[in-house]
Amino acid sequence: MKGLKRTIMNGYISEKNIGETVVLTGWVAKARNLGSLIFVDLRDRTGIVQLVFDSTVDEEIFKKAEKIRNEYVLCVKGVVRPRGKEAINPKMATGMIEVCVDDLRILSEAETSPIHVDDKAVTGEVNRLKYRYLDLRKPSIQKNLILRHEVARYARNFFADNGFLEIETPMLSKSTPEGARDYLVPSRIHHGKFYALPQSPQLYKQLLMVAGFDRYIQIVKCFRDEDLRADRQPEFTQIDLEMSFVDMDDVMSINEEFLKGLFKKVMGVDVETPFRRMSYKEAMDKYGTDKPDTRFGMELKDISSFAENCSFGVFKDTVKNGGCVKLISASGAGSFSRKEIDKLVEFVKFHGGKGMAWIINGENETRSSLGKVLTEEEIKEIINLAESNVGDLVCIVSDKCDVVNTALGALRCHIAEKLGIIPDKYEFLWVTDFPLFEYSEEEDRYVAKHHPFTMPVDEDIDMIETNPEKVRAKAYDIVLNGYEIGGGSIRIYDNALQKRMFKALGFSEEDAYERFGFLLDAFRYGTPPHGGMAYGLDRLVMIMANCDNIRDVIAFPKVQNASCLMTGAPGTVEEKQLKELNIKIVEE
RNA sequence: GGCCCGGUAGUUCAGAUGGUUAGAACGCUAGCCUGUCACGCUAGAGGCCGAGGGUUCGAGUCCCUUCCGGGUCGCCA
Repeated sequence: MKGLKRTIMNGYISEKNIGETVVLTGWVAKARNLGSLIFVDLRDRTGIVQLVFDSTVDEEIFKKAEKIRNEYVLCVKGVVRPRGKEAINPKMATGMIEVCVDDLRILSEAETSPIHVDDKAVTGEVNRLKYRYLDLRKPSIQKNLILRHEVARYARNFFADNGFLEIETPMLSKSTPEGARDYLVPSRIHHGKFYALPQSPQLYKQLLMVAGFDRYIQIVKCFRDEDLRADRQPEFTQIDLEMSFVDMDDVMSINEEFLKGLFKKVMGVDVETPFRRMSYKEAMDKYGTDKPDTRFGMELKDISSFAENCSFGVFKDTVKNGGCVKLISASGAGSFSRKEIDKLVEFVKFHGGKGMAWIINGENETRSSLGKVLTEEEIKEIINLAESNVGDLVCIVSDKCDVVNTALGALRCHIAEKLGIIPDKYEFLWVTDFPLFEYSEEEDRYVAKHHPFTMPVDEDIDMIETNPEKVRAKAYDIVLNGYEIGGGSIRIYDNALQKRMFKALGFSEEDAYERFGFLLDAFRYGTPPHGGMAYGLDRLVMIMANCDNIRDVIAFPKVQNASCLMTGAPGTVEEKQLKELNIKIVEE
């Protein structure tokens, strides 16, 4: 840097350094020119420090400093000195001191930035992502990525300390049926054949168990070609692990220890272990989702058996046709205005419901959208069933059960947020007893709810052929504040059982061998019982960083249509490249 | 694929019922200013109102199409 070497980073300077000559580098966050005195806020990833250029101290350097603009890259030499009493800035971490510059090197000039590099400035998503390298200069985003680094580092250390080996698995893999849509990579050497990028290293890690590595961990990119969401990207990172000679409790307890330690170390937060456990059924019944936010109550209540016999035709018919009627009682929401309630109705419609009935359990009177279709006694009965208190708003949705659950589950969180009753804490929850299978209307067959290698609960095994929807899986999801941050299962390690599983999923023996022959073969040569899980690192960090969008914890994320605004990916390729791959683009 | 929201100076936004020359703040440029830290003051530059078509004497505003971005349902073993 033209003869100077950095001696300290900006955020690390404190009163302890007073009197020292330091060499600093960084970007200009802000320059304030007062005429014959210039202040420059110099930023690097550790923080911001104020530089002072004084025309009476060195006119030549001052002249040079007048040229300084935002985002210039500087290297300066100067003396750390205390600020005068009046000049102390309590809002700044380094606000007690400043650096009086006696040597200035402008290492790089900068054009006017298309985004304002400042956490206080609001920037549109498009520009943030198009100029991601500038957005990433913001302290808040840097903080998120540093947090992400700390989480990954803790995970590596923790699992290594517990006997897990970090082993890499291939990115160029084989497409398998079931699950998400694959990202495909055409093979140049094998015409007409494709690699698939891994949706997860699932089979490889099981084979590592067969190989005897006993415990495996990998922090690894996974790819799923599905539509994006606020908490979903097409490429994302898993903390992936697998253990031999274990059952569910072994996997769950070491992961509780991991999460407890992680939150203590990285966040300074104590979390209680063991975590609460809840069956899938209970989660769906009471919260309408398999990833409930249990930090507050307002649970769903099923009033279908009341509704079936009430005087309101819509309710009656819904239940008769196999649907259900459920409600939540929102304490304190009885004071909502008509307009606010109408908004809740819109919210329910937005989430798939046809509508929402409501009852205000007021102090003096009860008002309800059902006043004309139900008797007073019936409305009272609903209030009773809801265990509603005076001042509550009872919200009722009737529809097909999954629609009711989706809509009321979302409404429950929406109202809680509106009422501000969600405590600021971290509440972990295991969701267990998932069904092994799920019926797919689209494919007209059963599909694996988790994946086809999941072990059924022992006593349910014999229902695989006879009563598949009753079979429970040895699977578990770890849920944090309403987000699924990870999940896993105990795996099938018996060849015969794995074959039964494939058969139940509708694969012919040939299909199964074509797709998973290597796994079935491997199981013939001595397989330890094994199981594991995988965390969505991005989602976990998102929650820890208190963000509501996964893009804020990923350095270079993609937008909703899976493209990258910065690089322009995906892009076209040369005709020559296509020819080598024997690929022709068909115009639509 | 469905539904909802948005696209106006470099940036973030305002532009009722269609009506002169499209505004503000920040940023930018120039000048003044020795204790600022959202520095202050003065002056100035800066616009294909996402694109295309239509209605109209007249469109940023109304209609249609399309592109882009966000949220969500489907989808995500």
